[in-house]
Amino acid sequence: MGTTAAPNKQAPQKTSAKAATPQPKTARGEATRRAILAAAERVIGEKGYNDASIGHITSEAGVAQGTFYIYFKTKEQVFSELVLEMGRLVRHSISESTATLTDHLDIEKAGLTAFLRFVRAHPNLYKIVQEALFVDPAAYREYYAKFASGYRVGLLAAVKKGQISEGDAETRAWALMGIARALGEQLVVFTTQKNIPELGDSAQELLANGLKP
Amino acid sequence: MGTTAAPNKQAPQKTSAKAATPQPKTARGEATRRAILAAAERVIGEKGYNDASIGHITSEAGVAQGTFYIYFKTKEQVFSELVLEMGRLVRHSISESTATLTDHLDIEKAGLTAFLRFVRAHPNLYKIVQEALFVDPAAYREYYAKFASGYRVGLLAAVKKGQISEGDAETRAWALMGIARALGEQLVVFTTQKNIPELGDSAQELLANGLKP
DNA sequence: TTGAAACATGAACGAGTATTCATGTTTTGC
DNA sequence: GCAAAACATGAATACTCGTTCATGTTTCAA
Repeated sequence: MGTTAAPNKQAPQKTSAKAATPQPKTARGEATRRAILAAAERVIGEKGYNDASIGHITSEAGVAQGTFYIYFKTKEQVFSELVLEMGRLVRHSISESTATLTDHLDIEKAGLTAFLRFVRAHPNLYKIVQEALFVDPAAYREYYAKFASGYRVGLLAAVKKGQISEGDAETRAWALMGIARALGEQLVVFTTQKNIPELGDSAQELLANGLKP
Repeated sequence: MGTTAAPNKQAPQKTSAKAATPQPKTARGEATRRAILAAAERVIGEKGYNDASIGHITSEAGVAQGTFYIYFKTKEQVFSELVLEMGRLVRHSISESTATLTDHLDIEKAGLTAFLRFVRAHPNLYKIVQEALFVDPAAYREYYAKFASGYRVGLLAAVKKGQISEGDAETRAWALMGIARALGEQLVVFTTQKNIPELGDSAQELLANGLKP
């Protein structure tokens, strides 16, 4: 949605995340850091933040425990970074699959199905965001605020173009976000066997015409 | 919504919750148990499950640590009970405020606003349900499954009465649930100062007519 | 009144774990 | 080739916290 594709080359990090440990200075360091981050994603995604110990993470990454603290100040920090990265990934995935579309209802449907595909492919990342509400509320809020803002921008533009009716963009944005989230949860938490295109169709139908007979 | 008002007199507990500690046998015992449960609600709601220690809970309840284990087998158990109770409370609150209504769109709006009022009044209970995904997934699923089932029943009935158009009831149910959840979260996690009736109006408008011009 | 059951206490146990640190190894710039 | 910087190690530290238990106190039925 209206979200700009985030630059991946890590410039001095402008969003949240306190004083970060200095970036690795060699290729080896960068590889190790990435390995730890990837391991953290798997382990935290599976066991949850609290049951995922540094020991678990480092052994999954194939490094010693102390190595962790060369790259991350605390356990919380690696988690926060995970949440930020995941946010970037979903938004990127969505904006990619809507980039060429012009009709807002098509955009909405494509965005939703892209989101659902992403969620099905990364069920652990989905759980991670949920847990951020407790571990790093700021990151959690940032995640959804960015999402909501993307929706709002798209809605306002579509109203201006006459593609959709007028209405409270803020509430609509949150409602749309809520629909996507709930359907995604249906897929990965309730492990429904629903197929994504059909879900997209049903949702678009509801979104376009509402419930009225 | 379609959910039956749950009996509050604790019959032998039919839902989840493993082998529970026997119910208290005297008035004193019952009062203590209730005090611990209430303290757990406050403490876990504030600090989250993992940072809420038994010590915190019992001292908030004004009893010794050991007393906790007279009434609850484990820390997890008190949490599970909290989630179940909260589910009962919301559903009851919603079904009460929709009981006299007959038009489905009115019911939907009244249910949503009742939910939002409840959430605003119990922001800590809201957080508790979220955390159940990690602490007691079964309770989490039960919570939302019951909600979804209520929605689905209501939708099917309304279609039969010709009050709303036809459409996939399951997906619609999850979408409606998602909307409610997102708007509730907007209130308590993002602490918007929005007023609830206006949110209800906007949402109903969207739900009734959709986005089409 | 009295004995038994229910309830209450808080100190102690044991297991787990985030973080640090002194010591090695590898890579880099020159 | 070599010093210095960067990276890696894993044992040790310094906790926290869930749970148990031996010992009291209160309540209740008869």
